[in-house]
Amino acid sequence: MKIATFNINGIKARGPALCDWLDEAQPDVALLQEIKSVDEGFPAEPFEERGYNVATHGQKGFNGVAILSKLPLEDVTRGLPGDAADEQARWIEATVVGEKAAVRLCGLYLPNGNPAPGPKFDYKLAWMNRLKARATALLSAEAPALMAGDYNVIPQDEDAARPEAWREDALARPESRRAFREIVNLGFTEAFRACSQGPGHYTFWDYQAGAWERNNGIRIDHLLLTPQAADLMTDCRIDKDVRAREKPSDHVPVWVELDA
DNA sequence: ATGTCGTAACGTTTACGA
Repeated sequence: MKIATFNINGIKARGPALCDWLDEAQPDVALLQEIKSVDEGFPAEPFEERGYNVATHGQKGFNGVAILSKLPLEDVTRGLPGDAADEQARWIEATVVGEKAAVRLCGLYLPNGNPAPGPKFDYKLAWMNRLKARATALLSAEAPALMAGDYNVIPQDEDAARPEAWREDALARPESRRAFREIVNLGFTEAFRACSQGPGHYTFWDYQAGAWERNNGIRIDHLLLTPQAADLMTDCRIDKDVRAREKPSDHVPVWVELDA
């Protein structure tokens, strides 16, 4: 079962690029972030034509997450628990049943948090605290599950081409890294780092200042696996080439293969 | 030229968020 995360930066603008990647990569599941669309405005037809079931959790103009799955989506829930007043669409869950195992999928778009310090940074850290609570509950189920998406966290200096440029940024500040580490250390496997080590692996290149051409990237899209999911993992990779195509997102897909 | 996008809105341009 191939499961990918992809921040597409606007579903209305990314239709052709997303379809091209789906046709080529053939993921069973794609967890999408930044659809920037309400549910009613999500153009599901091209994906349904390709055999995907579609579940969305959108809002007007910003944020928004979705799941595309060739397997039926069961027990879909929307919104990260812990704050009924939070109206930002950043979390969606569903279960898919493979031939060998069922997998609980959590798609997330973690707040950017800039400028830091400030209320947006406070919101980011509060959201990560809620994420930690949900992560703890997921682990207690002792079953295959993953939390994947745009974490907006650069875990370590080796995950940025120019770490000194991010030192004061909400994506790399010690508070953000600490909160991310606390969640991982509950018992998750960070899928990409379980398969590849060392610097030079990125999932985002800014549109500005020739970041792609200079390979000035950062690694902020992650898949966290419960132990039961990690036991099923056979591969994890970044589809870097997607960034060089026509009208690309500023992020590229990251995927895991599970023997599920 | 202060290096780019995507989206929304009383739009032929500006604001915002990233």
